[in-house]
Amino acid sequence: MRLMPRFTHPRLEDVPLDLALHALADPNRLGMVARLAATERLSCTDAAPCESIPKSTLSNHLKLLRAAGLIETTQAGREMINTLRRVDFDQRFPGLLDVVLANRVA
Amino acid sequence: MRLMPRFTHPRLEDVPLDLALHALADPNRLGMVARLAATERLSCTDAAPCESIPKSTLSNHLKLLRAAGLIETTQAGREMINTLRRVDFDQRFPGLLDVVLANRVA
DNA sequence: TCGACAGTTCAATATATCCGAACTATTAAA
DNA sequence: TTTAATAGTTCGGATATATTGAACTGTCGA
Repeated sequence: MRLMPRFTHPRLEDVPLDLALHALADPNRLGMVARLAATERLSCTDAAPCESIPKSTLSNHLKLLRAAGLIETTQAGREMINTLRRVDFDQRFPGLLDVVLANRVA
Repeated sequence: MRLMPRFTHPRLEDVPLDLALHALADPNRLGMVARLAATERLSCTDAAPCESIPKSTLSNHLKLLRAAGLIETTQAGREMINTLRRVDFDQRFPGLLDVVLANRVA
């Protein structure tokens, strides 16, 4: 009897642009996306934008990124491994992620 | 003695990416931006995304777009005329507006 | 000068976000 | 095998943000 989360990942065609932009419109989440873009696979805590962020807040951010089709989360032991859904996302919103990441920090 | 608004428009270098994305991450606001991108100059009511939107809500959306450096508002008689700050915005966030507009509807 | 019109501001309510505390699952140690 | 530690989720209350009706400012036309 499994009670722990089986993450749901939307089909990208069901993700509206607004939701995608909203997910990226937060420094913490965008920071996580940037890190994932550079690092392939990260546990939740490793994806965290800083040490001080509470676990529950981090979990919420990741849930939102999942809902926006930006990341995929799978369980591996007691860790949850997150990866960017780059191909899917780029196909749905061509150029968007590249432009946003390029405009970050810069 | 002027009591009515003298609109403040930020320098684009003071606009953080998050704020810009947040401004675009709303169907109503993005619709208005798209309309302004096609139409040059629009009064507030003409820029409205639909008939049914309340005036106060519309006013707030436009204030947010101003704060994000996306539009400039000037008074002309009793109307407020809005225009896209395309050059400024494109210089600050190269490619962003184009990509977002291209991904709208499409 | 009296309305009517275009839009803003205010204040109340609805909605979303944040975060501590309690919980679930998995692994490692005793 | 308990037991404890780790990795994360979920719940609920507090805080912040958005929405909107009502009252207001300022401009124009009759």
